[in-house]
Amino acid sequence: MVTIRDVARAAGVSIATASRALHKGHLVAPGTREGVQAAADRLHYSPHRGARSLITSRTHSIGVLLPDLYGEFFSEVIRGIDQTAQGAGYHCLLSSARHGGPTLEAALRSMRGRVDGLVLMSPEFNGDLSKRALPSGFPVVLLNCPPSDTAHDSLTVANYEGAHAMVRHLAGLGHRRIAIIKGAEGNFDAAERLRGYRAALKESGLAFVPELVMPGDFSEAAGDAAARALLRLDQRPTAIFAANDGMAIGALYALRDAGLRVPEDIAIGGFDDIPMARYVEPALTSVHVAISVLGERAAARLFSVLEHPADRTPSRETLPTTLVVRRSCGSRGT
Amino acid sequence: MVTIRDVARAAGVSIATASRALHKGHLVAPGTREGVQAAADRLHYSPHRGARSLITSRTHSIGVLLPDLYGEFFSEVIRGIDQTAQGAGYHCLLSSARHGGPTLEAALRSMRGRVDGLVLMSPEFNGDLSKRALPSGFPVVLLNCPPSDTAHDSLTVANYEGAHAMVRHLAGLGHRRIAIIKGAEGNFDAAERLRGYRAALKESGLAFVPELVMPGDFSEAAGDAAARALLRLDQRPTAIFAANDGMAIGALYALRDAGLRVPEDIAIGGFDDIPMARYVEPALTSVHVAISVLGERAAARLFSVLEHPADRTPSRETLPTTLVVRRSCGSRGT
DNA sequence: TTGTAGGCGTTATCAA
DNA sequence: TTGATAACGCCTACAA
Repeated sequence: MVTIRDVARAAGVSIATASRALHKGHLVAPGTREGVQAAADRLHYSPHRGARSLITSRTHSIGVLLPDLYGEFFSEVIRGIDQTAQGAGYHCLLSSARHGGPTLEAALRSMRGRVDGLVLMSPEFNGDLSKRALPSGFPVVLLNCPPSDTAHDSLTVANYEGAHAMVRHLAGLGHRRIAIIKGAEGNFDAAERLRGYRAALKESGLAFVPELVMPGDFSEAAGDAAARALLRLDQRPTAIFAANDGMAIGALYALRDAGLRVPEDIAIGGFDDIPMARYVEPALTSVHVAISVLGERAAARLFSVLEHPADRTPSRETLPTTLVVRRSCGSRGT
Repeated sequence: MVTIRDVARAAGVSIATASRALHKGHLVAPGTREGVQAAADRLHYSPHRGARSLITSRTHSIGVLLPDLYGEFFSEVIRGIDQTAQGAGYHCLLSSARHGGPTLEAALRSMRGRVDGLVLMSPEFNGDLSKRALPSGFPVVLLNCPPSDTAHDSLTVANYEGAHAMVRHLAGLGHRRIAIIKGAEGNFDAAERLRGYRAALKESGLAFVPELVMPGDFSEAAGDAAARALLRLDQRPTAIFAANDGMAIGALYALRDAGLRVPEDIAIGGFDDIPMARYVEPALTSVHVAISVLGERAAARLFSVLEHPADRTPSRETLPTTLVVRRSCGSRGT
């Protein structure tokens, strides 16, 4: 491994001079700079970022901690974060904590000294855990986290409003038995979407029917299973609101498999509007979330925290959602 | 930031003793260890990984360099890599080089001293560039790269065989005008899949018809556009082989939009068998690639290189593909 | 069993 | 304009 020492020796200068020559904006004789530059090129020198960060205490990378890595939602979030990070000259150190529990704490520890800040997405309800694990004063942006933690900047999606709009729309189409396939237990987004569902039912003068509430976990398989269970009901629903698109697509699959037509026999709506939503058949009505923008925004906010570490009052931003009507819910959609 | 110095002071021992006490397997008096441990816990100490790696010259993280981050393919690859990495106690430093060109070299430089090795996916044809940019002796595993580089371990998908099987299958169903929507220009996977297409045509006694070869870039939009172009042909194809599922799904969308039925009017086959493939309507016949396994395997191989840095002869492994027949191609499929 | 001291590769602070 | 030299936080001979 070629170090700056080798470069300095090859150029016939001291280490200090070599270091200065390699950075612009320092006082170095033009000739010296050229010589050092040439030596560096010849030796294919590139600085050891770890060593550099030890003294500058800036790593130029951020940690990205996600609950899982499966599916288009996370993939889009990562894409947004990475895009912004790359634009700012940062790298992303990835970590998924799909096992839950102590992993968050462990993941945080293992990132100490490797990242300048953190984008943490953990929609689980154990808010105090994160507070305990998070080094106070460490720049963190929370993504889709319950609002319990007010010590950090956070970003959320308008879950309640989105779900509300979706269910209102379904009710407006005349549906009176509207089922919901819930998101994962203990998940903040899931809880908010359920809350929106209940509120919209009420406003529409519809009763909340427990048997129309199916458990789920955001996976296609869960949507599939939930839809099959709904079909076994004595009184089937005429519309299904799945708490995310993955489950909606799973449900679509199950209904088709059962020989039912969507939306003629049963209408379906999803949430997130993942890229795939418009391509399934029938195209999926969904609550649009600018997923990659969510990632971009989170990264941008983190960088702003990194720039101004002090006297910032933590902000909580909610990304708006919009209802996207397509064919799967039966009204005139694309 | 609490350092080991603080812990040592709090425990009333020297830095060296503190360091030893925090690692197991060192000779430390039981009482001392407890005291240090207690102090560390109390102070919420966690070691600065950057500083540690400076002396151990192991960062316990690997670089993951991908051409892009969009779509389920990359997302699944990342998932596979991360899973294996996490199991081995490693982190993933992510970087996408969607701008091409000098970025690869820059990305590599920026990772120097931050990663122990690299998983590099770059199916573009400029093989010599990577050879120039890659520090010789640096552990690298190549993913889906052209075979030009024999200095590094590499992993590929059986592109040729998969495409071949798909087209043979279509021909076997009686199709005589089989179109292809190609992958990105200058892409190795794309070229191999085209080669498989041509070979299968030949073996099936079918002529290679240039007008049935549409350009593409692996995106849904490209598949959509290509399908529309094919429909404008005087003699339409009766089957379309898209070089990946994203384009196949885009094509599906276009055909539906044009009022055609799949597979009755036109059959469609894709490649990759992304998770979504089975959920579209009609379910997509595709060439199955164990995408996340590809990532897992790449990571595993990299770790094996990290374990045995010397005297390893670079291996080139090809991941097999299998044809998955579903309804979109017209034969009895799921 | 513990402490002292040197060094990993860089950058930053001082004199010269 | 340049060169010693001291950090940064940690680990590890070596000595005590």
